[in-house]
Amino acid sequence: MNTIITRFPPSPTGYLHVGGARTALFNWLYARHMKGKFILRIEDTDVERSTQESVDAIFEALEWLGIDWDEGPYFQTKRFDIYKTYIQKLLDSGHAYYCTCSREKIEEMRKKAMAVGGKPKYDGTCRDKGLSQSDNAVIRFKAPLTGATVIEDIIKGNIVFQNSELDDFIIQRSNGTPTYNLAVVIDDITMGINTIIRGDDHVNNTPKQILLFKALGSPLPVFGHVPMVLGSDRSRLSKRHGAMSVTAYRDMGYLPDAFINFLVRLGWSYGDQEFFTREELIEKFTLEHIGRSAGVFNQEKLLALNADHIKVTPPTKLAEYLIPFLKQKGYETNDVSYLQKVVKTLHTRSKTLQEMAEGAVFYLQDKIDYEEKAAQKFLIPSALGTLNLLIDELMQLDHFTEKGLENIFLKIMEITQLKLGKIAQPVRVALTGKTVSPGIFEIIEVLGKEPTVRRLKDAVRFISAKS
RNA sequence: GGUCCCAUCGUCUAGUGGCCUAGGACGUCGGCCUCUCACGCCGGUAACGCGGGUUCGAGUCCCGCUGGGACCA
Repeated sequence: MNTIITRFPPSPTGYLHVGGARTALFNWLYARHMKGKFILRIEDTDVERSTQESVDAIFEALEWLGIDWDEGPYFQTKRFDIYKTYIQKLLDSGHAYYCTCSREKIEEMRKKAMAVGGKPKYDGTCRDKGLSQSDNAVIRFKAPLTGATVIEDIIKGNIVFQNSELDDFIIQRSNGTPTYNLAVVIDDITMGINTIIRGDDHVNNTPKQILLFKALGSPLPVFGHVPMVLGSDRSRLSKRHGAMSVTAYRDMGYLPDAFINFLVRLGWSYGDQEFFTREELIEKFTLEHIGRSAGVFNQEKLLALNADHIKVTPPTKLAEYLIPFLKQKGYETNDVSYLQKVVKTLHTRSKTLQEMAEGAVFYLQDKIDYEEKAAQKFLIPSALGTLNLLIDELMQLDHFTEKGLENIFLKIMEITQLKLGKIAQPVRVALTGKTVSPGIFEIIEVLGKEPTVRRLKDAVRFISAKS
């Protein structure tokens, strides 16, 4: 078996969206699985719409996803010379010809054909004229008139196109630039691409490309057209379906591994397995289990998967991931060893890093902001007794262990004749400002003696001041 | 309009002629656990679009219809 060479060829006309990310991922995974090569190519021939910002955005997204490439990035705009030489070859071998039909004439041709219910295709006026280069001439590919072109698609099976449906498509515009299909084929040939996995919005282009490969005497790559990713209304994904940019998911606090896990399962399966680490994906991903029907991007499942990945990610790693999210909330810290402890109390109750950061805020505050309702309900005079008792007990305790803390609470329960639930809530509010938080013992242990006592005293003062 | 693709629970999917009284996951509903919230655990809900064939037997193969999608205009 030859080395598998795949590619991802985005157009830099916007951010990397979910669908694009998935095709990139499929190509990358397959290359990695087969110990092959993955090439990045920027299809920027549409100068009008291509921007440097988009190029950067694509790099940024791929980097976040952990999709790296072995070759490239190649830029099509820097390869015009190559396209020219191949176009010349096509001209020389009689597979292409100059055409001087005016735009108006073509338009008229189309209308006429449509009127009769026919296909709006070029009628071949210049096909056999043997025209040579001239100012406004385009170059057309001389497509076969009869027969059929078949895509041997590894995902969809054989797809047959009657050549009579195809026309002599343009391969070079009158301004000398190559057209999409031409550039793609030349790139794929010169880059040695032998496996093309792309969205099935490209199937209709494929017969033209196959014809080009054949005309140039190049072996055909393996084609695999993956179904589209659809929005919740089953239509093509677009802005109105919410966040489509890959980096938006990064900013919302998704883990890259969770995101790729989700993406890959949208269209690919491995029996009943839902959860995959990156390594497992590389080990298990093949083209065999890619489905044929389009799938809906389901945010909720992504969220659940993210939660699962958070649960198994080592605390040190999560701590590092968390830093930028905390910073964004105004809490600068690089204390990974502290954050690690914080994270351990939060990782089963956070579905995203964003959520985790929100939950971590109270650990980093010097002065707790009490949520109004929480304070109203729990920071009341009747809580003073337990709060003071707890302060006294904690002051006497040197080592904060879960066991030691538990004993203290048991003791207070006995003295006050209150259930733990009654005691825990005021303490929780005193310590976190909220009614919802990790377990009381965990919090105290992470916070440590001095901060805990200080917060309890603050609460006592707060209650006293109020009443 | 033409060409092409697709069709299993609400969603992602398993299923490659008998193992399917259709499995898993997310969601949802109920319960257990419990210092709050989660986590975890247990249980319920819910699908083979329709119609014809082929076959002893079809979710699985063939045809038609319907529905969805893509591309070209």
